[in-house]
Amino acid sequence: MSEDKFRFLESPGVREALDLCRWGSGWRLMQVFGECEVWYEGRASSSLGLGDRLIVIKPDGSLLVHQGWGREPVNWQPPGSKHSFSESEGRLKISCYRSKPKEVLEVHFSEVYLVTSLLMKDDKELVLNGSELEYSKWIHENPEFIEEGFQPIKKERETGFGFIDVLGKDSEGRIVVVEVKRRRVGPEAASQLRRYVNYISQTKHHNKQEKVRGVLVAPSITKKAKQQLESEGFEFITLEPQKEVRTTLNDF
Amino acid sequence: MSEDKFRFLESPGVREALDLCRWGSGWRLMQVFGECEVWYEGRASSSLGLGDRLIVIKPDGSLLVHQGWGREPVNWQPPGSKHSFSESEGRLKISCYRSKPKEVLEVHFSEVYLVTSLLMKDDKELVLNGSELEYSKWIHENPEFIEEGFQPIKKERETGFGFIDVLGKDSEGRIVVVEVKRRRVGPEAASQLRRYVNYISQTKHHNKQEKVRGVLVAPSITKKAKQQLESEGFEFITLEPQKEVRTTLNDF
DNA sequence: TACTGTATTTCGCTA
DNA sequence: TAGCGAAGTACAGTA
Repeated sequence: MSEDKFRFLESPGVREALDLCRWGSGWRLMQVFGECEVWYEGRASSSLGLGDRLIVIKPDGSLLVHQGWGREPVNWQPPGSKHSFSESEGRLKISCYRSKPKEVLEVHFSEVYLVTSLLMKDDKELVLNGSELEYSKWIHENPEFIEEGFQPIKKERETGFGFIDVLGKDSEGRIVVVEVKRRRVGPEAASQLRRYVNYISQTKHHNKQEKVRGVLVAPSITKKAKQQLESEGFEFITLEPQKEVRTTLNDF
Repeated sequence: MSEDKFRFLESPGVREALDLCRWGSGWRLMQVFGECEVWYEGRASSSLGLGDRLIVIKPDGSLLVHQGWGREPVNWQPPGSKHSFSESEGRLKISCYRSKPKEVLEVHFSEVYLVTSLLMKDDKELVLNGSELEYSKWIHENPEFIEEGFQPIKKERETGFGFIDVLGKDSEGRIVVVEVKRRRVGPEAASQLRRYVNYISQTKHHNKQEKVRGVLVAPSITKKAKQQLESEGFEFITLEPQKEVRTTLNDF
């Protein structure tokens, strides 16, 4: 009986709307479609004048305020937030609170068109392929892609300073820091590589005489980033994005 | 007649669902709640097994696939995407395509519980306060906050290289690059500051003899970032976050 | 259109 | 819990 997949109210009175919201809140996904104003105060502050919006409240506490455009909610509250439904001057009011950081969001409805309550059964999680981690793993398994004689140093990604995608030695025994990016890279990637190379140069694995090499691997690179990279004496290797990089991540 | 605020279908057949989706698509916000599988292929690739999901398709082409938890959609397609609704083996199928970059998303329903069509009238845009830009403007207007005698260089934020929050001169005429952050900063902020200082050092406004100063302004800073900052010879200034930074952005 | 930097980023992982 | 960096980041602004 209470396990129906959905319930809804068309143009409900405030009392009805409140009842359904309070009944479903915390275990069902609730939606309120109506004309409303929205205020937010916390890490920043914002206000949004009267207009039609779709409010989504998930069982985990997430709250989304969607306008009719854009991928992003115009306002939101992350998972773990607490919300309450109340009547204020004959209008439905939704308040949403979060303690760390302290944030408050309020939605005041001038009109409620539709309230929906959905029961969502879902035990599946997304399987994502082609992430940066997979590219790194692929290079570990195909070190010749970097160059003839390149040898990754096993289990050395974590330096206590940051995560170097691939650390290895070239055929002449020089340390090589490899930074892998899945997408076209800009100047920040060159800076990141420099930080890693500097760190490696100043710490372990270093014969003070020898220069540590830095290699950036990505599908492409912007002009500015290329300049910066070359001025640092680092190298760029093109990685075709369509290259088959489909591996399992379990043992990496 | 066709201007009703909402329409919906409860547990519709594929044909009914298709009709409503095609009717509302492109001008109304469409929602399909049902049990489905989702596949994505594009910048990466992913698959999501059978489960209850809420699909939202906005008039601008955005498509969101929401599970019952999390702020983020588990899958999505950005504004500008094209979508089509079809029947495949007696099931509702939603396809969503984007050309640049080339991305495809498909949703196959094993069951459709509820289809909703919403008409959203909304001409309001969010008014956001307390952004980083406002902090920068505040420093422009209150240069003494940096130090006695500090003078911003008017209209010099844009250097052709990047956007420096505040560029100025100290009482001794040295160039000062100020980077402002609204939140606690980590190492990446120090790196960013270094990039700016390097750039300024190597280009205009520079008396080659003099060192360009770098100042990071933020509510607080992590330990690693502090170390990095000091090793670069840069400075940190604490900006109380509760400081009243409420300015208009019109003439900045 | 491409590039750059911000974000109420969110999210996940690690110390 | 804080710190750190990735993300199919999205988004806005500028050249």
